[in-house]
Amino acid sequence: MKPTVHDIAKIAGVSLATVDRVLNGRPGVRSVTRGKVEEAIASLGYVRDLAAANLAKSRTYSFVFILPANDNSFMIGLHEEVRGAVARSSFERTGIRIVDVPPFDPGALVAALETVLADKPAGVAFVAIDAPEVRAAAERLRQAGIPMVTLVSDLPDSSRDHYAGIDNIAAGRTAGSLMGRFLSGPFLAERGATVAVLAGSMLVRDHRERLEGFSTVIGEAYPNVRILPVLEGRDDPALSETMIADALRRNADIAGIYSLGAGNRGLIRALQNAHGLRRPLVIAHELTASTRAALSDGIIDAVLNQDAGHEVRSAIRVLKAKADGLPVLAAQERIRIDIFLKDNLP
Amino acid sequence: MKPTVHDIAKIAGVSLATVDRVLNGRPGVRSVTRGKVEEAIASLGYVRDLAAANLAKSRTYSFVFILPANDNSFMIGLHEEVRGAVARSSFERTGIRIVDVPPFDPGALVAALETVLADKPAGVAFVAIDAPEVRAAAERLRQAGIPMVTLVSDLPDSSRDHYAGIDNIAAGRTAGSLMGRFLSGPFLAERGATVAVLAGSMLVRDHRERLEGFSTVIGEAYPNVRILPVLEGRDDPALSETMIADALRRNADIAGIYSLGAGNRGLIRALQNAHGLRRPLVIAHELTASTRAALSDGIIDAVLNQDAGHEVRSAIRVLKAKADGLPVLAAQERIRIDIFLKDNLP
DNA sequence: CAAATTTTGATTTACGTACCTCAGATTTTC
DNA sequence: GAAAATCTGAGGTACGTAAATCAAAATTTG
Repeated sequence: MKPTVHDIAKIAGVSLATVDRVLNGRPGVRSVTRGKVEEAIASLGYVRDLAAANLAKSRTYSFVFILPANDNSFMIGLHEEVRGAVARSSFERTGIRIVDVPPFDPGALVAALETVLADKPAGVAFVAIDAPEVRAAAERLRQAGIPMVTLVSDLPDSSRDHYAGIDNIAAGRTAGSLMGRFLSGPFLAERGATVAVLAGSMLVRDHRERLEGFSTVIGEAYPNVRILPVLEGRDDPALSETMIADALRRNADIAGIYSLGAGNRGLIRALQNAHGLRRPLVIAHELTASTRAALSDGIIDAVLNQDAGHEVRSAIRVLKAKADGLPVLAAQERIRIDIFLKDNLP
Repeated sequence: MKPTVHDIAKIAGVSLATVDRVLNGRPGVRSVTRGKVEEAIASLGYVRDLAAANLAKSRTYSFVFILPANDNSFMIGLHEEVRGAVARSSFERTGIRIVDVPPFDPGALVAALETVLADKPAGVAFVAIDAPEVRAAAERLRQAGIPMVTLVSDLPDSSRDHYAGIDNIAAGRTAGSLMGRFLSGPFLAERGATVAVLAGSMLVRDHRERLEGFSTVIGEAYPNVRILPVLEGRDDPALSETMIADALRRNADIAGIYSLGAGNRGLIRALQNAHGLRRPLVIAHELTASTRAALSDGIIDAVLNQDAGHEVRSAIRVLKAKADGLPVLAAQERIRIDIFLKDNLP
């Protein structure tokens, strides 16, 4: 049988109240007595029954998710996943609140973090913007002892407890490697190949990192591949469509396109309308309805994906663990870079 | 506030005891009264607090994992993951027992299932062998109301509740697609290419399915690729090494190797010793210490992987849900086909 | 040394559910 | 209409922990 607080009290020769004081760090225990109790705890290998403790406290973990009110499919999907978690929250003793902020706006994010700080939740998850003022706001949350998880986009060298998202440098490298290998046949051997890169914005850290990884691999392993100057489509379908259509018109020899941001609907439209040209090899990010269709139609060749559902569930697990001071299972919380070809679509 | 049994009793105008009888399906309630209670439950949207219920029952979920005592890295890793779950089990109100059976032995598996049936656990997970007698044994477990999850290898059209493993046909297709694309450059265009397939045994369902998927894609999309007769290495490193070495010696034009089973240490040794030949393109399954090293050394080009940790945790979650009659989150329990290149190694 | 303070013990209630007993009410059976 | 069977209510205890109260003991302070 698992040892209980009663067993500790018996072994340590103290009362239940004293055991409780030690266990919950309450004052009023001499250090000698505290020592005896801690010894008993150690010798019995006691671990507090969290379910019973939460029941007694009638505790619910109150978490806040701060999400950018972006309208691309990925962010919409992320929202949905969080709402799904909200729906399940009554079963899981969690109370999750969603706070929407305007996208790409450090000031708004900081303001949201400050508001959140005021009502002291048991944990906060947010899609970070890599800016000093955000880092400072995060530090204030840490000071207040509020566990923090960054979601999708990280805030490195900050006081966040955990990052629930993919390694974007590795994602870029993977894209580069696939691009290089897939191109090796039809183009490279003869005369080299030209590749276009479509990003959302070079101000966003994940996009910068993906480009960095991509360029590194191409530079190291596929020197015959030339990367055109990055097109910044601001994750906007219409703008992206124009830019890609233009690029294809001007550079008839584009052999590959790496779309490392969102707004892929525009990219797909541009590709569908580019008649008469040899279809370029396309690698994009995030499996959405449109990229999925394009993948099975052969318009896109590979999609790198991060599973928003996994990210949200992982963030919640981690916040819970941090709130309880428990360790996290690193392997379970690692967010994979999913690679989808038309052959392994889920 | 979440409604409790007390609220139901008040609304339905009955006593707590009666509510309890209805909730737990105990006898001694007239159908009229039962109706009133059920109505109250529905109108309040009551959901039983599982944590409190389990506490009151001082319940622990007793699960049994039946695992083949195979000595390849993947199975060893699977064992370790289950042992990890055993270590965590005291926190999770689970009691997990591991039963080892000889590999590839339907009789032994059936015997193990029968033994398990005798002590009526709350759930069973096992690595299935696709044989009629196993299917029959599974049916007996289902009759006894014991939830069942197949692990890694499925038992389709049987009474198992869930399969915690990858779609092996899709895995084979993915391998075929990668093989076709990766080969397209250096070989295909000119004169076609020859590909060798190394399997464990064609008697095992997952191996058959992987081959099926692989062959289909190659046949459909890469008609210039010729697949040599399958080599069956029985997942044995030594045997696999000999077979691959022989094949390479006899067919100097082997451009690719798909290793769809275990025993990859032998394959890697054979490749390392094949001096003077053009290195074939190699796609293998399962990320282990040796395939990992080979991947980063460039001996293997891609590894398809199933995450044993995820499979084990998923099996436990599903068994728990089934034991409680709760729904499972399909998206969370889908086991991905991980694709690793040297660029996205975790 | 008395008073004030700190430490400790004993006991109780609570969380939400399960499960038990016993008595009283209602219905069914003969 | 009495006996038997079935249904229902009231109340309690338990699970393991949290948290509170109050009194007694030990220690420190003046």
